[in-house]
Amino acid sequence: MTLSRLDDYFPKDNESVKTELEETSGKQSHEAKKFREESNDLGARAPKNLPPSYFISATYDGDANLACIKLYDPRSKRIYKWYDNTGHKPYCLTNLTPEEVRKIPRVADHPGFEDVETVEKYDALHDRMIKVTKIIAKDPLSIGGRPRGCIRDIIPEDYPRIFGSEKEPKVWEAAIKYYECYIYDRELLPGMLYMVKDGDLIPVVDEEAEKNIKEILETVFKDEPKDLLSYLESWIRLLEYPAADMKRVALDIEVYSPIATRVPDAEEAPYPIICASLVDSEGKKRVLLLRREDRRGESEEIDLPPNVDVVFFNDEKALVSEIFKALDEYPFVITFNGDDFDLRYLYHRAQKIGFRREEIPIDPGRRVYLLRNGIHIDLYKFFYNRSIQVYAFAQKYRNVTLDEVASAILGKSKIEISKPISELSYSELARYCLNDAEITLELTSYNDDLVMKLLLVLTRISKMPMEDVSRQGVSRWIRSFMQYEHRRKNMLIPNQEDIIAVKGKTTTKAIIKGKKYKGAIVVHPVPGVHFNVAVMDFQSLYPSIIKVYNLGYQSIRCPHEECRRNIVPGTDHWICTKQRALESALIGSLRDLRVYWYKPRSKDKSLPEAKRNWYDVIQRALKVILNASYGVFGAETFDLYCPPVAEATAAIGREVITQTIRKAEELGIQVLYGDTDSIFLKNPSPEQIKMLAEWAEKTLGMELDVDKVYRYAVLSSRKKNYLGVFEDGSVDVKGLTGKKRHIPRFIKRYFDELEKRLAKVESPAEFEEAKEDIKKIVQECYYKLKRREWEDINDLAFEVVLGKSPETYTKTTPQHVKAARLLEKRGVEIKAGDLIRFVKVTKDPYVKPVELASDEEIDADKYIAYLQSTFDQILDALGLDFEKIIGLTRLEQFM
DNA sequence: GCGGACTGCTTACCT
DNA sequence: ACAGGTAAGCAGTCCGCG
Repeated sequence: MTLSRLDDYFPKDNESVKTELEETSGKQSHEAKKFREESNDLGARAPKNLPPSYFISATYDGDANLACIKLYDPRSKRIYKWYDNTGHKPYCLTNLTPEEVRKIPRVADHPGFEDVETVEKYDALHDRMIKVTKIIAKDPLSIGGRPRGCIRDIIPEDYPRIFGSEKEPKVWEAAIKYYECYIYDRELLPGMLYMVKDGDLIPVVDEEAEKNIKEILETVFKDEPKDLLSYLESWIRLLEYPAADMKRVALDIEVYSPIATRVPDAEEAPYPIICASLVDSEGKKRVLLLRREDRRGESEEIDLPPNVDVVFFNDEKALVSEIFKALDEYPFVITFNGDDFDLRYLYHRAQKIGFRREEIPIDPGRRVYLLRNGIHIDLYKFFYNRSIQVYAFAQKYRNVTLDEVASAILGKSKIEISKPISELSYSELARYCLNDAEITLELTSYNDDLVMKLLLVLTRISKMPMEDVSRQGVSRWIRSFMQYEHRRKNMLIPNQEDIIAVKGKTTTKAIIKGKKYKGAIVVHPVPGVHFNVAVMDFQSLYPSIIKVYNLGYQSIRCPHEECRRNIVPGTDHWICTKQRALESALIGSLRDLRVYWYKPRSKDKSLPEAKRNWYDVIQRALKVILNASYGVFGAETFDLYCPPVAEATAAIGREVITQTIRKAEELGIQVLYGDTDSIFLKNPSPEQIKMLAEWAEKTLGMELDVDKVYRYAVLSSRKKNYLGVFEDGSVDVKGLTGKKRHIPRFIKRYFDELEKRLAKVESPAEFEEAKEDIKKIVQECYYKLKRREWEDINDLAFEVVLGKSPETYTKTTPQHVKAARLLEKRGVEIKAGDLIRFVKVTKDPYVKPVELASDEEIDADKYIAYLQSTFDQILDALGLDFEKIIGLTRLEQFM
């Protein structure tokens, strides 16, 4: 279901629009057909007129030497390629004069050199307009991208030799990919609707949506700072325009392998593709099987439901051709790890068995394998993205494997097979392969196409092609929309070293060794059981600070003398009072949009479900971006890296929380705990809460809301370690060892018991009884361990992820690495990211992979010690003592 | 040569 | 390739100890 279909866009009663559209689509199919017949490139070039279609992707087409836009027409459900017809050229900028550029022979005589011209740009680092020289090239690779002899490298190499050290030669904006440059310069909006009219690409305006946007701005955002309104408007437009219904097919291939445990190398592609499954979003399912010598005489009756189309091929080439047909026809192709395996293997295998390159619809890259016509989304890359994992899917899965992601999100898993792929019967192979394609597709279709919509929304916000959005991290998304904004405002995009040279680094001292600056405050908790605890927090504290305090690389330590008094407390940085920084405007407006519009709308029960769902997608996408928006300034890998901005943000955050705590105490509220942007209040009255919130709004300009209310909270003496029971009896556990995923299931089960028991406590009076039950729980666990009464040794396994490959641990050898090495000795291949499951044993290296251990070897006392430290976190807050509880048990044993 | 105090490494988690 | 802060366990080192 989509939020709004194109038919809603061009209502049936609007005759003029309808006629025009029918005309164009009629023309379109004819022209498209002609194009296909004439071209050896099977993809369709956009006809002279194309009805409203979604801008999904942009590339540079090396053959045509043009920027190429991929448009998805939701009516014909096809991708059309539109090639630039504006004469846009690749370029970079330099501080050399045009004359100087021309005097560098390797530039002036460069085969890709076209021209130089002088342009004016706003230099935000110095708050002035500057003249720079634009070096225009015939093709993007001449600017940069080749290993040697690019214009951007030649200038710093040759300038000193020719002109001496008169000035330091600089090159700007030379590392921006050409298609990004094209998007920015033409102010195109990826993910939005465009049509082709008389060969030109023009945006589609939706009157209905436009009216809506005006209204939202005038009502919800009437009190916004005036200079943010234009930003808000652009964001709202991107987010309120309807979503596409994206027709897609999931592809999975299986490959023959003579060695059971080895997956064949995808570049060598030495063995045949023996099975492929194609499952599309319209219910069509196909399994393609290769008839093989090694299975001669076997039944070809395939045990699959009747709606699955099973086809046998005598010839691998015919099978691959069939896959290629699908890759060519479907607008979106979904794989799980297709960049590294499926498409990579297909591409190389096809060449090996005699396909000509132009017959292969795959566009090979070093790390990515894209499609010549369609859009390849590799879900592995998307789900691997940390931000997506944490903020969009709440850390539901840990290892990024199809099996684990699908079980966590869909509750479905891969079919377990007991033999190697090559030994499966046709029927088993078909079922296995089909299942993979089915769950791969379902990962994009569950929850009303959440993943596809998330991709579309992120495409729009980031201003990036969808393929890039799905493969790159959040810092690239942020970089992209910031670069876009620079170009839109005719601002020079500074190099990282320019920013550092002007703004410097950090001045505060981090608490953690090796960190660059001081971070947030964590308040010492008041240990114990506290009834009626309200947790208040600042909504998106850091983005709020960036907005309210006008933070950005241009505003921190700005060049104006008169701003120097505007000091950030706890630092010697000052902030500009004259001009809004780009980052402040972009992040601030996104923040307000989420807080005032999308988050409330996503919870508004009066809205139809489909609409609410769409708002929830947007709200989640904004959350992902906002959560990273402060961190990027402190990340050296970010192009607009500006440590003072990150440092100032954290410093203001400390000031905000400190003042808030002081105010709460002034109001007579006891503050039990606080971390970064939150404070835990003991039994506050509604009036106290109201006063505190109003104070925050008035004096800090930031919203402080009640985030959650606990019936009671159990605070240990440790920071980032507590347990809260909500009014409805659900339990919120933070940081406690009993909840950590690496601990043995055996101990975790007892911890869960304790949690369940605590959930039942309604009043202080009921605590005494609960304590007795808790003692029993601890006793039972102790007793079972002492008597070695576990059912399954697997329940005793610690499960720890290997952060890097085993041989790279040189400084120390942690236990999980010891276990990993024992596995390696047995010939098991171990790599970074693998989950190592080990138990503690009594004999030398004191650990063993659980697969290799037996019950008798277990060191029960180590487990008891671990049990104690796990439960101590809660027991001390309850006034209980592990030793005493166990002492009782020891006595009981004698009775 | 042994053991306790200490530091550093590593992982998992919180905001 | 977003940040810093905290907890915990273990590995390794240093130093005192007749």
